[in-house]
Amino acid sequence: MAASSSSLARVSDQAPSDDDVRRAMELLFFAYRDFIAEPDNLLTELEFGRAHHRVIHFVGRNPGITVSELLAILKITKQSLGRVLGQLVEQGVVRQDPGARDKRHRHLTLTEEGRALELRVSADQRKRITEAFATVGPDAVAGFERVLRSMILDPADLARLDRAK
Amino acid sequence: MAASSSSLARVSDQAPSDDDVRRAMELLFFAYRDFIAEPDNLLTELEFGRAHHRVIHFVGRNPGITVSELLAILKITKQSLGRVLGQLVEQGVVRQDPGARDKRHRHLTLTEEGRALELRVSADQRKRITEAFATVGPDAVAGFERVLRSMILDPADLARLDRAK
DNA sequence: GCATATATGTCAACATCACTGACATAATAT
DNA sequence: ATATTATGTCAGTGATGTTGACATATATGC
Repeated sequence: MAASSSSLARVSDQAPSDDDVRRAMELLFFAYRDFIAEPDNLLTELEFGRAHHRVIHFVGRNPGITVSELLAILKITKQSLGRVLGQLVEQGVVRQDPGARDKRHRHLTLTEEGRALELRVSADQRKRITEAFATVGPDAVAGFERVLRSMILDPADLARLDRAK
Repeated sequence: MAASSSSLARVSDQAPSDDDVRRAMELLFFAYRDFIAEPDNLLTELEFGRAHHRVIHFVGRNPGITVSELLAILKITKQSLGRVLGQLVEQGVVRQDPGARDKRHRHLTLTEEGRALELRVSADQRKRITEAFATVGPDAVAGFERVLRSMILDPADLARLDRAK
């Protein structure tokens, strides 16, 4: 049975108990905490923080993304983004290019150095996900994805996930 | 088919592509960001923050927990915990009682007011999880749990999840 | 009983990352 | 010509975390 180590999944249409729900909350807390711990440590050594990590990830995933698009993804203020983005540009990790059509836009891409840093920073997370997926098998992975997708509020975020598919 | 909206799950033993792995990372980021957004907003109005939320949750889930046990769960310094815990005690949300066996221990419990606050703060998250679970069905929930469990590093955290089961 | 270890608290200084508010500039749109 | 958009910037603030040092009460081992 697929749910051998699980008690969150109730049979058929039975609703999860209050305890199940709260355990799911803790599950997310522990998993997410551990998921970001390694990159956090690595980046601290490099004088960067978690905010830099997120920018590096999303610029890497969306080469040529504009500042306002990045703000929509991160859902932080431009002042907060401006600080980390400025540091990343200064350190030669991210490059800014004015748009051809609309010169107000700043299109962001990772430099060669930035791509190398991204690989280094994401190595642990990629390894952990790959191993976790291999351990649990494709059916569990499909369930993981369906639950998380149904927890995402903004349809635009789901579209962003699908775009790169 | 269960995996209709999914492409993270590969058939049989095929390894996930680099793109799959990075999409899983984003999935976690978006889902977690949205998951904590509502309690964050609510608590901001009440002059509390995310750290208070976590303390309220884990004290609520583990009545009589000691400070050092709570530190082990949260993996923060006692100075950081001390500040929020002091505020919560001062506001009458958390109660501290010296241990009977070992009087050095401070056993933490939610006051009546604290339990009411916990219910209020967790309402949105419990609703969202309950709905997500209902939407995707028990098999997907089992997969969700298996993946997250396999991403948790500390066996003690897994034991904590199982204890309340 | 004395020495040591444990559980907790506290003071001080600091970094990161978020926020609000206000204003500036350049470019595009109407 | 004016308004809107995309971006940047300055100034101040708050929450959350850190390190380091020290204090206190209690428990434990010899």
